[in-house]
Amino acid sequence: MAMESKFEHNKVEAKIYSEWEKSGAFEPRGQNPYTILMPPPNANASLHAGHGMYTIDDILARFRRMQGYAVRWIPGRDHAGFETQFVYEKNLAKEGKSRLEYDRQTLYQNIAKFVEDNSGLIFEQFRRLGFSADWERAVFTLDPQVVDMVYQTFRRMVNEELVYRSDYLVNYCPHCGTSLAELEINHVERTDKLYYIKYGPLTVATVRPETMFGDSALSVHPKDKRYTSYVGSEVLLPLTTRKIPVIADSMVDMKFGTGVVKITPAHDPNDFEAGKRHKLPTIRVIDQLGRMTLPKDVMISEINGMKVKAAREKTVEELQKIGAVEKIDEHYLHAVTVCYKCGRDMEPMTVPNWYIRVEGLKSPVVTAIKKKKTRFYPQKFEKQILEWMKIMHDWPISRQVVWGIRIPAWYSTTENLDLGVTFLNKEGKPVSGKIGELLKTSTLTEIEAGLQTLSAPTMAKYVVSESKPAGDYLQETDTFDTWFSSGQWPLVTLKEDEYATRYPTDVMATMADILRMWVSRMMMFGLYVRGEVPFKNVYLWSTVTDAKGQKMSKSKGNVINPIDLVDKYGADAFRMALLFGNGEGGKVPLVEDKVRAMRNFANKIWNMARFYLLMQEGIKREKQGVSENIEDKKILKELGEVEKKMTSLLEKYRFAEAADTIYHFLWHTVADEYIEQVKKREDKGVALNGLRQVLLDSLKLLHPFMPFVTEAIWQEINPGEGMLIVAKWPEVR
RNA sequence: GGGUUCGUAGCUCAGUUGGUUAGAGCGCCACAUUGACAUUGUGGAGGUCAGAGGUUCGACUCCUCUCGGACCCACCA
Repeated sequence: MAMESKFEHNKVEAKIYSEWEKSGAFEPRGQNPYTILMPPPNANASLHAGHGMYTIDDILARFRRMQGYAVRWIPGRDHAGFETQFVYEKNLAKEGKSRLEYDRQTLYQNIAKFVEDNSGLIFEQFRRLGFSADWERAVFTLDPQVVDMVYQTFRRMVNEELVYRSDYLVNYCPHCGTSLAELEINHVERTDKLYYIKYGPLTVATVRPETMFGDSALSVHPKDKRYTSYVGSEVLLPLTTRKIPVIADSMVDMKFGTGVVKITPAHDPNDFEAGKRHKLPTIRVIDQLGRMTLPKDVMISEINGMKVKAAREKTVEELQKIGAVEKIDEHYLHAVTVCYKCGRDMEPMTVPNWYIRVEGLKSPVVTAIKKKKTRFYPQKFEKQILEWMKIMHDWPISRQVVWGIRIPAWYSTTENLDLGVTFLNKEGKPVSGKIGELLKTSTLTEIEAGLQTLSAPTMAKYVVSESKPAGDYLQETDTFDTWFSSGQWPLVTLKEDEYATRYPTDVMATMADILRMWVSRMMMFGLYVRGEVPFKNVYLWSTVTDAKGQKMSKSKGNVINPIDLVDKYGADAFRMALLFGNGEGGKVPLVEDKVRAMRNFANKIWNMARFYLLMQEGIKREKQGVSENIEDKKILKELGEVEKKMTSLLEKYRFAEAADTIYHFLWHTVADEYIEQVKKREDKGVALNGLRQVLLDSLKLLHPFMPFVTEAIWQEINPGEGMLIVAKWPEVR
């Protein structure tokens, strides 16, 4: 069958891919293991341009496979707790429903179904890109063995006293009744009133006077001479009978306002940190419904129970009565955080959370990196992760979301009467209160069946158990932070007998912006659980952007769907375009022109093969040994150099330069020079031999980058022979 | 404010131990082309490698400063 004059990717890609899968070409063969774990994409996600960079994994897998390694590239899916629940709730909202209508179990099952319905698509899309992973080995982060591992690790950490509970300041939306992650917060600029309030001799500027009842201190800058004499003294908190200390902290900006700051640890992120530093009490004055709950020392009792805004007005009014308002700046422009859903102000407040102590977990990571147990490419990332390990603080691992692995801690309802509980009663109506009170009107079984959320005081007693302990217990409703489970990815993806030979894995290639969130955690867990780093090499890439270097986002309308480009230009062109000319660690602009150029390249080599085959039809190839022709000698020498260079570049993770090398060799040396010279040769039989060797070897070198077109050409030249089974990476001496 | 990083052709970017005329893709100009390929070929225009200073026999490459971006973190009560 004669080759067509164009490489028609649409006609061959699907066929080639199914041949690969059927022939077991991705199965590990050979002795020496080589292992790559795929960073698990969100289970319900569909392919975006960034996933295209998994091409890096595929290049390594194919390269090492051709070199004779027993390659395993294990894929997976992440349940992506918060983000998935966020997407799910958006869908619910379209139907006019809210998560608050469901008990916890039902909600979980609904989300599970939602994820299942939307799952699977991304692996199909990965196949379109030619990825040669072990699909049947795919792991989902909610699979039983993952949950087991997470429980085991957690239990061990509890036993070793690495786990503690503490209040953590979260962004809470009283209207929506939930705490929100950074993802869900909008920052808006707004003009508000800035009140100057006299606390005895000192004046404080604030936009939130109503939170003053939760003040634990006033703070000034240590170098601020105006106030030095006040540091260490106490002032009376207006409208109360309480005295608070004046402290010095360098976080204070001397130039802002009066240079005196009120410290309200329960309702401000900065103050929360300052409160920790100075061991100040955390006094909550706003509850989760956004109403004031004042301590007894407050003299204006009407404010108790008021909503925040009303409380602010009332507070100012009362302050004015006693002459404590020095002035009001009506036009203070500042940034406020608002709920992405309802647009209302976020209320920072403290909620009990689970933490792990990281101090002891960090140092093995630092040591391992310094000893080069794990190497980073590009190297600058080593500096970044070491810097991060320095400043990393204790990690809050609990999230107030349903979709995730539920923390296996149980509270006795007879010993912890002050457990806060919200559940749907038999009529489906939400009921909130302390468990001690609720049990007077409802049974524990009813409460457990309708349970929505539970909030245990930080001092509550608990037991860790995978199943319900005997007696009256309720399980924690918080789930683990997604990174707590995905951080153990290298500990759950291999089979038990593989750990001896495949751990540490060879390479982890992922996006640079999760170096801290994910890579550092995997190293921590790997060293903690197995005493060894989880991977020997880390390769990091930056965000895939549009042609102008802008991040892709729906709001900008610059999102490129990779599959559209694959349809139009072929998977090979798409893959090659992501690598070609893009330096390591830099941004990866996805430019359609470049994809087209790479499609042209695929077509170019297709036609080089076509030229060879057409020439072969008329002439017999000489089955002779070494050619004496000077052009043959020259090209073979150059081929040898290219083979050496490609091998070395791929071993050093220099993909862009490798892509460039093979591109130029094929197009500008083989096609432009060697083939043109072959046309003029008298000894065509000999020339054909040289051309064949150059072509076949070049196909091998290009194959990791452009698997489909190289396979298609290979089969044209060697009918009935699968390239993946036959082709070996050229030996380099 | 802290940290990281970048500023090279019209655009997007390569240029890893400092060493002859600084490269690619796309775009542009001229010409060619009916026996691999117009998804082509040949040739060409286009850069004081952000600026200043320093180290060196020699700097796009190393150091310092200035100007101008990017990102991450912390963010003005």
